[in-house]
Amino acid sequence: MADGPTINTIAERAGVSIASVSRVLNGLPTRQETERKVLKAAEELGYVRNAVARSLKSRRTNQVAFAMADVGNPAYLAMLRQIQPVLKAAGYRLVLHSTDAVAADEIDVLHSLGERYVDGLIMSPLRVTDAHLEMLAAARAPVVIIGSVPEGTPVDNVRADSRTGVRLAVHHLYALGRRRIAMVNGPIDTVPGAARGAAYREALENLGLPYDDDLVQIGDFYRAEGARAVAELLARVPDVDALMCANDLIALGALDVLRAAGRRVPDDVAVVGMDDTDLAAASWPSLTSVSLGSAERGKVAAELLLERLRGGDSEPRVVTVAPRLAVRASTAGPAYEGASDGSDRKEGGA
Amino acid sequence: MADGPTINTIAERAGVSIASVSRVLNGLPTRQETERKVLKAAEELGYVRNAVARSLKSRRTNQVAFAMADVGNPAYLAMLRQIQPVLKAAGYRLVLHSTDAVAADEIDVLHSLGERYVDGLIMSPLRVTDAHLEMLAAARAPVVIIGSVPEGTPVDNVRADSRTGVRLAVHHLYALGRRRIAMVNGPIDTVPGAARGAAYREALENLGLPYDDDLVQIGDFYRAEGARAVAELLARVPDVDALMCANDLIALGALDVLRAAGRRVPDDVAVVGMDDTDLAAASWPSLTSVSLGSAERGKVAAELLLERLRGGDSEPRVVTVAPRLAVRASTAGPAYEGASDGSDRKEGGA
DNA sequence: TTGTATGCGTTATCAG
DNA sequence: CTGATAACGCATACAA
Repeated sequence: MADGPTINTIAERAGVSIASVSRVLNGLPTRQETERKVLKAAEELGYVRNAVARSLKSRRTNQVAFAMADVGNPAYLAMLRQIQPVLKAAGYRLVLHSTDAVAADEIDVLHSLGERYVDGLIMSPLRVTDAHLEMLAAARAPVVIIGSVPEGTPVDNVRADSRTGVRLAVHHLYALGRRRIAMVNGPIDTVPGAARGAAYREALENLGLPYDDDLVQIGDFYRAEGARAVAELLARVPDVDALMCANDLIALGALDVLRAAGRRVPDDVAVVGMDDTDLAAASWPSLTSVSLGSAERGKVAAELLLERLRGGDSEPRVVTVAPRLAVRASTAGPAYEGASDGSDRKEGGA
Repeated sequence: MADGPTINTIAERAGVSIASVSRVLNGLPTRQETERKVLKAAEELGYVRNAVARSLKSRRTNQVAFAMADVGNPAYLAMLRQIQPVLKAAGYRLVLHSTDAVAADEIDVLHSLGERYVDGLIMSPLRVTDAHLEMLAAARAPVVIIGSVPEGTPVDNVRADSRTGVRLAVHHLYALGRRRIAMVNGPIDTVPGAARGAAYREALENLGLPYDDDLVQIGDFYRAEGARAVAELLARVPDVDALMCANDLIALGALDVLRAAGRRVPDDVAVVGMDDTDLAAASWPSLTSVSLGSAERGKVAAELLLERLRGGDSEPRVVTVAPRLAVRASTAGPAYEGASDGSDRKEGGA
C-alpha cells in the first residue's frame, strides 16, 4: 500500500516532462517515441490516475448522489435498481444517502451539495418543507426530485399519480362486481395516507357508489397493523366484498386475517395492495397490486439528471409516471398461479 | 448556480489572508476579531468548503465503496442496509457499485481503487479468480471481502457458513420426525450450489441417514425453476416428507407445487428455504429459512473496514458469521401465524 | 496571532 | 511536438 506513482514519477522515469505524460495519457498528439516511453513507464509503475486531482482541475467528479428516505424500503430500492445502471452506463458513480426519513438529514444532503463532491443529486424526500424549497432554490448542482414540489421550484420533478392508481384498482374491483369496497389505510396525516384516502373517496364518487365511513379503516403501514385493522373492519362490516389496501404490507396482513376467518380470497373478498413490491408476487394467493411506478420514476429521474449534466438548460420539467395495476390471484386470478416469471398481466393507467 | 465562493473570496471580503480563513474554519487558535470577520464573510457568502480540494490535500476522501454483485438481489440489499448506517455514523459516504456478477467488472472496481476516489472497499464477489487475488494483493486501499478468499490473501474476510446452516435445517427436519428429506438445489457448478449440496450430503451422513440420489433434484435459483424441479421430484419420489431448498425462491416454487398437488405443508411435506429473505415471512405458509447472516456479514465487514481506516495494521482477519434457523409455519408453526412482527423464533447456530 | 509560500496531482496555456 | 509554469481550492510549515 505504498504511495502510488504520479505523472511526476512517470516523467522522471521516461525522461520527459509531466506535460508530455499528461498529453500521452489523454491521447493528445505526441511523437511516437515519446508516447512509447511514457506508456512503458506507466505500465511498469502500475500508474492509475488520481480521480481527486483530476476532479479538482476539471470541476467534475463523475459522481451523482441518490438520497433515499430509507434503505430498507422496497419502493426506494426499486428506484435504486433502476437508477444505478443508468448512471453507470453514463460513466457516473453513485453515492448513496439514506436520510432515515429525517427532514434535517435531507437538508444536510442538500447543503453538502455545496461541497461539490457530486455533480448532481436525485432526492426522494418524505415531504417538502420550506427549508427544502429554500435549499433547492440555492442548490449549487442540478437536482431532480422524486415526489412533488410546488410549481416554480427550479428543479426537475418526477411524480407518482396515486389518485389514478387508486382509481384503477377501485374500478377493477367494481368491474368484478364488488360493491362493498373498503379502504384500509395508513395514518392520514402522512402524505401517502392522505392522498390515497382522498383518491379512494373520489373513485367511489366517480362510480356512483356511496361513501361509507364504516368502510374506511385506519391503521398503519405494517403487516401486523394491517391485520388488526382488517379484523376490526370485518367485525364491523361483515358484508365487505373487497379491500383496497394502502400498501402491500397491509394487504398481506389482510390475507392473514381473511384466511384465519375462513373467508376465501378472492371469492368472498378481493384484496388489492399498493406499491407492487416483490412481496405481492410471493404471497399466496398472489396479490393484485397498484404499482405507482417506483422503478420507472427512478429511471426517469436518472435520465433527467443526465440531461442536465450534459448541459440541458431548459426550464424545470415535471414528469408524471402513470400507475399500473398488476392483476394477480387475490382479485381475479386462478387459485393456482404458475410460478412468477415476471409476466404478470398489467393494465395501463393514466 | 454561479461559481461558489472559496477561501480566497472570504479572505478578500474579510480583509485577511487565506491562511487565517482556513484556520478559523478549522477551529485553530485565532484572534476574536479575525474570527468574527471571517465567519461573517463566510456566512454572507454562503460558503461551503470544497470536498475535492480538501481531499487532494488531506489524501482522504471520506468515501467508502461497496461493490455488490447485483443491486436486485435481496441478500446483497440486506448487507447494504447494515453497511450504510455504520459508515454514515463514522462520517463516510457510501459509493455503490453493482458489478452484475461480471468478474471483469469486479476487477475494474479493484483497479479503480488506484484512482483513490475512496478510502476503502467492501466487496462481495461471486467467485474469486486469480485475477482477483492479484489485484487484491496490489490493492492501494484497505479491502474487506464478504465471501471466502484463500489463506494468505492480504485482506479481511467475512464468511458465511453454509455447511452449518444446512446442517441446522436438516437436523431440525430430522427432529420433527422426517426421514425422507430431499434437497432441491441450484446448479452445482456455482459456489453456493456446490457448497450447499455437499453440506446436505454431510448432514445426512451425520444423522446416519442414507444418501439417496433420487432425493436430490437440481434446478436453478428461481421460483419457476424451483417449482419445476419439485414437480419432478414429487413424481419420482412420492414419499418425500421434507424439502431442503437451496434458497427462498426455490422454496416458494416448492410451496406452489405442493399446494397444487394437494400436499399439506408442513403436515405432509415440510419445506425449508435459505437466505431468510423478506419473502420468507411474507409467503403462506410462512417459510422456515436458514439465514446465512447476510445482514450481519455486512455489518461486520463495515466495522472491520472502519478499523483499518482508523489505522489498524493487524494481520488480515477472518470472521465467520454463524447461520441461524428461522423457524416458521412451513416446518413447525401453526397453520395461522399472527402477522409477522419480526419476532420469529430463531435457533442459533455455530 | 498572522501572512507568505508551497504542495497535493492534474490539466491547460504559452513560449520555444 | 515539447517543456516550463500556472491554476484548481485548501491546509500548513515557516517566517514575521
